[in-house]
Amino acid sequence: MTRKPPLAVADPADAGASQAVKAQLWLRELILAGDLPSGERIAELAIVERLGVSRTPIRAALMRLEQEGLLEALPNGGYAVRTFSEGDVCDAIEMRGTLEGLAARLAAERGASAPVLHSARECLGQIDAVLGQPALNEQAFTRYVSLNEIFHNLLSDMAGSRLVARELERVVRLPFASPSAFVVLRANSPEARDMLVVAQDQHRQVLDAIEGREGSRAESIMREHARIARRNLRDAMLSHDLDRMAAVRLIRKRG
Amino acid sequence: MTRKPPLAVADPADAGASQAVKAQLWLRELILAGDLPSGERIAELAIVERLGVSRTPIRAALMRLEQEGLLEALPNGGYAVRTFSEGDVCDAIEMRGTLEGLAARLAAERGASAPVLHSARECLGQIDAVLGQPALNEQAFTRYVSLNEIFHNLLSDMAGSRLVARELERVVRLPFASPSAFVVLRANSPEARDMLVVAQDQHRQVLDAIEGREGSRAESIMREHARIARRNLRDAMLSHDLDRMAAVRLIRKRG
DNA sequence: TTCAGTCCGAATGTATACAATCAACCGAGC
DNA sequence: GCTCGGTTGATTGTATACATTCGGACTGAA
Repeated sequence: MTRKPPLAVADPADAGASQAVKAQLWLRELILAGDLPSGERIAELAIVERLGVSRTPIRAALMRLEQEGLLEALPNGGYAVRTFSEGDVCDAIEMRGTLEGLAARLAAERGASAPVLHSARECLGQIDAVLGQPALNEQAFTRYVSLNEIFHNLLSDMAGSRLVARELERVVRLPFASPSAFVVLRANSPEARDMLVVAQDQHRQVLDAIEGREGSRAESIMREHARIARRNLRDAMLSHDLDRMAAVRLIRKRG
Repeated sequence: MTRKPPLAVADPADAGASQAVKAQLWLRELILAGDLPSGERIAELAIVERLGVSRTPIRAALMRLEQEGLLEALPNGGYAVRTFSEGDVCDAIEMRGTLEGLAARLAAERGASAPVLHSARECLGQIDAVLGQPALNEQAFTRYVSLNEIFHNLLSDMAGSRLVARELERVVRLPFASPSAFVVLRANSPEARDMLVVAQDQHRQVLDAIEGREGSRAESIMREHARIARRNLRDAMLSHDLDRMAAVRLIRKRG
């Protein structure tokens, strides 16, 4: 109803991708933007005329999004946008903390390679630079989010396990489970910078623990680190900041 | 080359399923049986003439199996059977232990419903009955495997989280990560029954911990419980028992 | 008025034809 | 003889036509 992605979405990043991948990206965007009614069945033909590609790549995209957890398969064929309760979001965050804890512990126990450790230290330095200013503007928050994700990815690399990295990638893609979810929402809050300072301290401590081969410590730090996101979620819901976030329509109230 | 599943595989369980689901089951079986060359590209047309269904459901099945982790997508289209190092299997088991630990902790912290707890107790009683005999025949092992999976599923239910249950289901499907992997292999070993006795004690202790709302205890028990599978893997590889297991071809030696 | 049966339409699942891209092989030129 | 380029084959990605099944609405009778 809003626009025709084939014309309006001319994202250069999608250039070389197949129609199926493009459809997957477009649909994910539509779902997270709340442009698809959640709960109701998604008609393939509606998507076809909306995205301008044939049913085959659409079906592939729907299937992948179901595996991702954004859609649920209906009993007699077809898919519906999945809704998430606040409890679901908490569980997703807890699961991310658990898996990131596992990754940190493995990194500590097995030892991380010097180059990755160096990259991580460098990343922390850049975050320090961002947090150096007493007041953070929106650009600073955006940069923090970007660096934060880099650090978390490096942490996943340090574990040295394809399988753990893969599952972690899956869990992070769950709505609002990403390490940087809700960070931008809290940008206006006066304690916003302080929260990032706390998070950054945990980053530094977990890296210390990994270098010192302290597996258990590294694990518990990452678990606690993830709980910052839970606090942010709760605060944001209480202050109704979430209403500004389109994707929040996926969270049904009092599920 | 071996057979034509459309004719040979007349599994009644596949009766009402769609061609895509049937293809997925057949392909999974073929992969785990080592009937598909691992590493090389899988030609769709070869599968088409092997399974007797058209490309569309085949492609759907391949896509799902890639999400499952049994196949890897090749850079220029197509898929190949993924191979797993011994380290990968260890990581998968560790990940299962971690997620089962999370589930047990959540169950303890949040409290499990009485009916599920009752079912779990009943299940443990049935396992006790199986282990009651001093020597276990093959049928006893099969029954243990079945009951063991029921108990682990109940544990997943107790956590009361759709998302955790879903991810756990995924991880358990990774090759050799299932709670009962390698159990049947060790059936001939003289210590086989003793190992099951130890495992069953852990089952009982974790259920006690959950009922007593001891989250941390429940979690660490489940983690240690999963490590039995790692021991079994190691012992089985040392004793070359694995050679009898077709699916083991997926594990490349000294990966 | 209500319930049951049948018919119609719309949606998904399947098969196949077409397009595009990648790789290998052969030949020509340096 | 070696290398580079073109051509051919095969394989995947896409589009569409067909089959099948589910749900709903309408009509008839009790």
